[in-house]
Amino acid sequence: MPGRAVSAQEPRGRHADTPCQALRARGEQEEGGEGRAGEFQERRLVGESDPVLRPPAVPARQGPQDRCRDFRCGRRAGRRDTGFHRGVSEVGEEMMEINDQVQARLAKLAEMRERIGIDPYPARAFDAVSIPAIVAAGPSEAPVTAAGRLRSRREHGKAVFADLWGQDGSIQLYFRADDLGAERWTLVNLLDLGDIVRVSGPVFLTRSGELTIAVKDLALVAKSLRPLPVVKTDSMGKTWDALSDTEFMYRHRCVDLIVNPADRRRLAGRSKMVTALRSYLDRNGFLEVETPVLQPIYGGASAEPFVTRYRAQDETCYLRIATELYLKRLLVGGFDRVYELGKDFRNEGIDRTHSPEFTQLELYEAWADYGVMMRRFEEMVCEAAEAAGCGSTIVFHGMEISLRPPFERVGFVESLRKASNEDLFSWAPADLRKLCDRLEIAEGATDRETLIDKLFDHYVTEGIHQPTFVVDYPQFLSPLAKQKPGNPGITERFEAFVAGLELANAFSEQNDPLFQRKVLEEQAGSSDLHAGEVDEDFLFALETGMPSAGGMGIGVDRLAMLLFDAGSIRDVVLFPQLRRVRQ
RNA sequence: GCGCCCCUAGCUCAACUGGCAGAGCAACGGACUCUUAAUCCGUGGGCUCCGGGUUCGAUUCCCGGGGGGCGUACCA
Repeated sequence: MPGRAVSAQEPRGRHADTPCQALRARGEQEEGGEGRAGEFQERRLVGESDPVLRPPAVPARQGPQDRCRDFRCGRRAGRRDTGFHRGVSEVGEEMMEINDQVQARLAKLAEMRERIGIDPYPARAFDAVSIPAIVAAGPSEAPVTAAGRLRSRREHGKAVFADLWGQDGSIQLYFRADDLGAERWTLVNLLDLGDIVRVSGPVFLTRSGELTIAVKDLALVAKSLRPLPVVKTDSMGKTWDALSDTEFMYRHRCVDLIVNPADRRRLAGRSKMVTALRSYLDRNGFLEVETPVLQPIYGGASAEPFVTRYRAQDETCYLRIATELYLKRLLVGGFDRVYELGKDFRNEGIDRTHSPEFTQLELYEAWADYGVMMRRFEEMVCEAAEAAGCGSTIVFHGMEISLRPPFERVGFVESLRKASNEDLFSWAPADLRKLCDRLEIAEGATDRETLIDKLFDHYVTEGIHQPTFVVDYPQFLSPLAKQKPGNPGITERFEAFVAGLELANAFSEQNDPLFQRKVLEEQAGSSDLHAGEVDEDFLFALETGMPSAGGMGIGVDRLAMLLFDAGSIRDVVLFPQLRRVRQ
């Protein structure tokens, strides 16, 4: 999901990958503001007439400041007469929480504009070398240009050390009053932690051996108005005052990504993992497709859907709970290998392993069966782990787990029989219920299907740590799977478990239209709360003829949890669902 | 949905059995031109999540609400 979604947005014009080259080709160049502190020679962006974009002067709103957007802020964003609530710097301030630190930054912002005459938010493109590349190149007499965010600042009289953080690393900066001239030195003293700057200068080693840019020129790229949490790491590698408020991290992921390198690595790693999954499928002849998210009939899983209303058609529709039924239509249509990687939505509770919108990879392969799916799963997990930088052995919650294929296979019926020491399949539902009562599980359930499933979880899956395929599920748990030849009560289905996480669900797909109709109609007529309407168009497709096929759904978030040793699904999702905070 | 726990300065955390809301970092002012959790001197910063109650007095106890975490339920 993230990989593609981002790349799909790349051709956005002014933020294209190499704006400078594009501009150079067009021969558009502009004199930089010589004599204005903090202005490099710069090229104008396409379509911009005024190099110094000033926001329009909007009159400040009247009335009491009773709005507060910070969820933790109980007090009012009171206006104080500090003398800088004038001119363009005032735009938008009435919406902000103003505390002493924000106030100090606003004052510096105004001073930059009014005293030094620079634009704190210049709309410019420029070439900057990535910080890791500068670090790799080592000391250099020739000046380099770098851009990033200032963290940590160590003042030393008329010299200042600071750390500049870019996407993949950081480097120390050294500002000296003597090197910079009065105006740029003034700018240095107006910089705050969190400001985004561009610097250039030669690279040298300090006495203590730290690679450092001796800044000879600098420009502000964007002024930060909010104080960042200040996280420090000492010489022993111990971290001090790390941001640890999970609510803050989830609600303000941008800040979390800036200050918590582990979260940054985990979330970026997830994207790489997703790219690896796509790469595997693309290489193996699978076609990536997109099927409807808004569906008139939901199906393909047993789950509570989100319900919405399509006004133009005056119809109720549902956010998809699975992509299965549409992807199978494509097998009928003659696409032999298809996959979709995207979000499914289930209107159910949130816990450590469940998210109401989660990323699922579903793939379908004609002429294959669930055995082929097992092999695909093994290969994809290995490649994903490789891409995530995990190697073939990982540690999850303290357990060492080997991802080296082949994964173990255990039969559903035999493993339950063995673990429980009973033939639970011959038990009446009432007896199963009594057993569940004794084990204190499956509260409220009375039907045989749910009870057997819960007992299986209790006896078998909770004990599975190493990657394992549980194979050959009872038919009554698997309405869309094909029966095992010569064993009609059993289906060719597996679920893949690792470290107690259910990662995949796959079957040899049911392609007998009459049998499928019977199962779906029985289900729709049952008391199952989650059974939707019978999807006639899906049955129409099966009646047209679907090749035998293997199909599989993989929980992408959970695979990421496994590879990055995450304690909660929220830790591998960039923006987890949270309640909105009401005043 | 239910149960338990948490919410104090921008961040990380104190505040005994109910007795003047504190520290470090950050901020602000000052000193310091190779520091790196820089250092040194000084200053400001709080509706203690919100609303009620008990009390002479509530960050602390009680009730209600909000948000979060964990567990549980729903999730073939």
